[in-house]
This record gives sequence, structure tokens and C-alpha cells, in this order.
Amino acid sequence: MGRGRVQLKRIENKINRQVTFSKRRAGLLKKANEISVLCDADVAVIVFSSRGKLTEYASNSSMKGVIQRYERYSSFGTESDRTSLELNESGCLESRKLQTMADDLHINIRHMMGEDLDTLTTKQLEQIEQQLEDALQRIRSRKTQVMSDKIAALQKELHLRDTNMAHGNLQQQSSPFFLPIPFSSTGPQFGICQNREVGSEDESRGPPPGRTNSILPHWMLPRQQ
Amino acid sequence: MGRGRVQLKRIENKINRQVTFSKRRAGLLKKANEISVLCDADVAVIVFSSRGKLTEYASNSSMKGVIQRYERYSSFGTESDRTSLELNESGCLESRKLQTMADDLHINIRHMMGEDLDTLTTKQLEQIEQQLEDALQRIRSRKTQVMSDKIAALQKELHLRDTNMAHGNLQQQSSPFFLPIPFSSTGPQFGICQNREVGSEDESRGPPPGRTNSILPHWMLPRQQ
DNA sequence: AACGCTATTATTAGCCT
DNA sequence: GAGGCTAATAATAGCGT
Repeated sequence: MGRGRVQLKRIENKINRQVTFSKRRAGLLKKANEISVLCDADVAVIVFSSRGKLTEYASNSSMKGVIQRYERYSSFGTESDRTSLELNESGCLESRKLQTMADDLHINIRHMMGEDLDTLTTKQLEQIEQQLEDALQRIRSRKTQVMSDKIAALQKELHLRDTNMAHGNLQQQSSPFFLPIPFSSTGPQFGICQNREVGSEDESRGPPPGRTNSILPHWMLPRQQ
Repeated sequence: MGRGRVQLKRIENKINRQVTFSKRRAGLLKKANEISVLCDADVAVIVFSSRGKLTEYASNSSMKGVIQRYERYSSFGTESDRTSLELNESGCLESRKLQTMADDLHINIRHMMGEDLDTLTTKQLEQIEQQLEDALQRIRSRKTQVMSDKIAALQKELHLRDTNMAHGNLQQQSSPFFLPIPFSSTGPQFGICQNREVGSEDESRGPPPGRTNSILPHWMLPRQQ
């Protein structure tokens, strides 16, 4: 809805991205307010710009209220709340240092992700490139390993069933590549990520994903995917 | 944007309100996803319908992550306000969180480096692979850009000298690709990180490397290479 | 970075199934 | 309630200031 169609992909031009961000943020907040008023809904919107600036919207009740309601609803608040309230002692001398560390890590991860490259020299870029290539190789190697293991396990399983009930069921002979590989339970995936509805009858979720050990931590993430 | 103008007021008709709610909720979530993808923002949306049903959206990260990030921000004040950490003893509530953050980052960087992959699933491995590929592409693109700029600058410089002292020195006409590109003197480079060029003539750096802006900080690096 | 201005596309209100 | 349709309004990309 502008002078041309726009595709859902990170805007590469930095200026354009910032301008679009401002405009769309305003639009998003307006929409949030509209649905809240028109439909009597309780809405909260939290937006961190890529540079980390926070903008928030909350209907009627405060942001705090909505978040509390949310946490009651999805019952995951326990861990983080406890940790912040319990440990109130001398560790605070370190907090500044830790914050700096975290900031550094943030920057470095962004470099590893291929972002904020403006200040880097050719040499630094080449180093990162090399690191990424190495990492990619290891990742792929490991992926192959994992998948091979999985295939082997499945074939073994199949073989067992074959021999156990020797009924000559032909379909079991199909390629292992077409077997449903049991990924560790992922909910319904919309094109849009992390988009789930709680409280409807279609999903009974187990415990929420605790501390993620994979990819990047949510609280700092650039970009989509 | 419908068959008639609508004013910002609670829709009294119950059916209409519900229908509008569903549609607008979808729109809001779509917008949230769009700004997240287009503008590299971290976004969370929480919607409670008037009947109390919860719908949530979170970009990249999980809702939990965004809320934690939000809580960090609102308790700290905005990031520029972080100096309050030094003064305010209540900031030490955060130290545990910060430690956790740093740990997460450490783990995640190791994953990005292609290490400690044992616990990851195929899906997670594929995600990292995709991230690395994307990053590599951006890194290479940026490298090309930087090098092109350098070449252009050098050619301009050469041209200037050519015209200044018009001696007809032919060797200066050789392809720019074979010109010695003046990398700003690099000291011994370890494969890994912390590799900023200190003390070269193009950058007069004052303070010791308290905060590195490049690659990885020394205090957390994986082994290898 | 914020604002104003359109040409365009995107969203959606009211219907209907 | 969930979708489909369409007229009509709303949002906004790309400009210039």
C-alpha cells in the first residue's frame, strides 16, 4: 500500500528501514488501539526497534496488567519472577560488567549474523566469512550425522516390525526419506512465527519451552526466521 | 475501510463485534509480523478478546523472551539510562538475569560457531545452517562493497597523481585488481576474533580495548584453530 | 529524524454461504 | 463461527522539505 508492492523481506536500505519502521509502528499501535476500543479487547504491544529502542502500547489496563494476565494465562512466569526476586544480594557489583559483556555479545552476534557491518574493515569481514564457512561446514556435518542416525534408527525399527509380524506389508519398504521424522514437537506453524492461541480447544501444550539452548536467545534477536 | 466509515467506539452489536474482532486480530498480527520482518524489529502482541480468549504473537523470539526483555528495559529505564545501575542498588536484581543472558549468548555463539552441537535436533541444525548461509551472503556482499570502494578510492588517487605530475608512467595503468590494497597494517591474526587493528596509521585509537566492537570477545572464545 | 503529499496497495465492513 | 466476496476506506512507499 504504497507506491509499489513490497515483499515480506527485511528492508536492506538502512534509511528506508528506519522510516518504514516509524510509520508502521505508528500504524500498528493505531490498529491495536482500534481493536481494543471497537471490540472491547485487552491488548498489549511491545516493539523493540532493531537498535533496541522500546515502544509499547497497552489498552485500558497497564502493560503490567496485561503481562500479568498473560502470565497467569500461560503460567510460565514463575521462573523469571523467582530469580529476580530471590537473588538480591552482593552479586550486584558485577551487574555493570555483565551488562557490558552482554552488549559485546549482542554486537558480536549481530556481526556473525551479517548485520551492522558498516564499521568493519575488509580484513575483519574476511575473518567473519571464514568463521561462518567453518561453522557451516561443522553444522552440515553434524546435520548429516544426526540424520543418518535417525535413518538408521528408523530402518532398524522397520526391520524389527517386518520380522515381528511377517505379513508382507509392502508399503513399509518405502524410502526412509519419506517417513515422518519425529521432530521434537513443534506446534502449528503459520507463516507467522510464534503465533499460537491458548485457551482454544485445539491444543494442549505441555510445559513452555524453558531456557532455549539453541539458535539465539529471544530477548535480543535481530531479524526474522 | 469497509462499506462505510466506522468511528472509534465500542461496537454494540455482539455478533458484529466478534466478527470484527477476529478479522482485525488477524490484521494486527499480520502487521506485527510485517514490521518485525521488514524492519528487523522484535515485536510482541498480546490480545485478550472480550470473552477472555488469549491470542499472542511474538517475532523471532518467544513471548517469554520479549517480555523479559521488556521487563529489563522498564526496570532499568531506557538503555541510555543504564548508568543508573551504578547508583541504584535495586539494579542488582538484574545480575542473575544478566549472568543467564551471558550464558545463553555464550552457548548460542558456540552453536553459531558450529560447536557443542550434540544436543541440537535436525530442525535446529537446519535453522542455524540457514542463518549462517544468510549471514555469509551479507558478509560477502559487504566485503565486496568495501573492496569496491577501496579500489575506486585508489583509482581516483592514482588518477590524481597522473594528472598532477604528467610523466606518462605506464605501469600505473595496470588493472586495479592487482594493486596492493592497503590493508591497514594488521598485526598477527589469530583465526579467531578480537581482531581489531590497533595502532595502525589509519586509526588512532586511544583507550585500550575495553570494549571490543568486533568479532568475538576474548573472554569467551571457543577453542579451535 | 519528522512532516506533507499522493499513487497504490492493503485492509476490512457488511453481506452472503 | 469460519470463509468468500466487493465496495469502500485506511495504510503507506517513495518522494520532496
